[in-house]
Amino acid sequence: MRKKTHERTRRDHASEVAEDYVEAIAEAIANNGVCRAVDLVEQFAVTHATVNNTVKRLQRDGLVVTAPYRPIELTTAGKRLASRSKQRHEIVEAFLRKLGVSEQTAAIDSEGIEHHVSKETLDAMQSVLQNGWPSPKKSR
Amino acid sequence: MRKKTHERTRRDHASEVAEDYVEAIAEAIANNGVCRAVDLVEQFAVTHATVNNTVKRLQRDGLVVTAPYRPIELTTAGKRLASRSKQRHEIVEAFLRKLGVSEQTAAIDSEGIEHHVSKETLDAMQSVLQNGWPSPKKSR
DNA sequence: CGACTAAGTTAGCATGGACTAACAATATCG
DNA sequence: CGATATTGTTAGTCCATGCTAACTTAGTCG
Repeated sequence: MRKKTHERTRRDHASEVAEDYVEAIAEAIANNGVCRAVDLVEQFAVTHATVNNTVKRLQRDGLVVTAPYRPIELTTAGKRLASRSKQRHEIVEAFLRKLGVSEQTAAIDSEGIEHHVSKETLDAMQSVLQNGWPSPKKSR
Repeated sequence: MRKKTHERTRRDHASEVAEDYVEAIAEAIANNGVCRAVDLVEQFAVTHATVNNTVKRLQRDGLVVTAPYRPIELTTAGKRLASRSKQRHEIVEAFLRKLGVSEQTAAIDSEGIEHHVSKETLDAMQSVLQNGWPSPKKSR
């Protein structure tokens, strides 16, 4: 928490939600062929109204398209964002598992963490997954 | 991002900000003896007005006390929260460094991550710091 | 077909967190 | 002391995210 690092706060938080949504939409489409608002209602445990609001924002921002009473689809940008998010999520989760964290905790924590890891950190995690822990094995 | 994990979203975000603030307040007090609103303005790169708002909320929530034109002080609860946050922050940051992440990135990422690591994950990180990486050293 | 249910929409509201602009108090210095 | 600079406060605005309540549309089934 050094100086000036918080210009992001607001915009960041918004895009976190966007990422969570597109990720969930992509997942629903993968699982069910389509994504209905109802799927998101379940996923995020919010009301229909809230999903509607959020989806509208996503549409405004060019991540999804949907018409009244039609399923929700991802734009190219939305798909890109979703797959990036998913990948990040998976790396973080697998890393936590490798760290020895329980499956359940890894699932929960990775959700929170995925939005805050930089490319550099992500690469470091991925390298661990591929090549094992970094050099100096302190113990013994 | 499995089901029902997002009841938290809203309340969480608020308490993240609270944690950042009490941490910064504790730091300012440690460094300068007192914490003035101005210190927080700098730290978070927001306006006076925003700091005022936030500090009021913190006061409402029993984390700080302050009177008009007086410095900001932490309540017992505020101090507790600050030290817990600081500790968490330090563990995450040190862990990232040990992972091989640059100082700069570790500083930035740990800010974001610290609010999302569970006790279990934190313990795992701390264990790495103390005892080295977990057992199966894959490589070679 | 018509009734019912499920799904989606709209309107209106609250709260957090941000802003600008204008004002007020305090501190400092000539 | 008084002008100025620093610090703090207040008022009013905006947007994201949530809500409830009331409504409409679509889909299903007897």
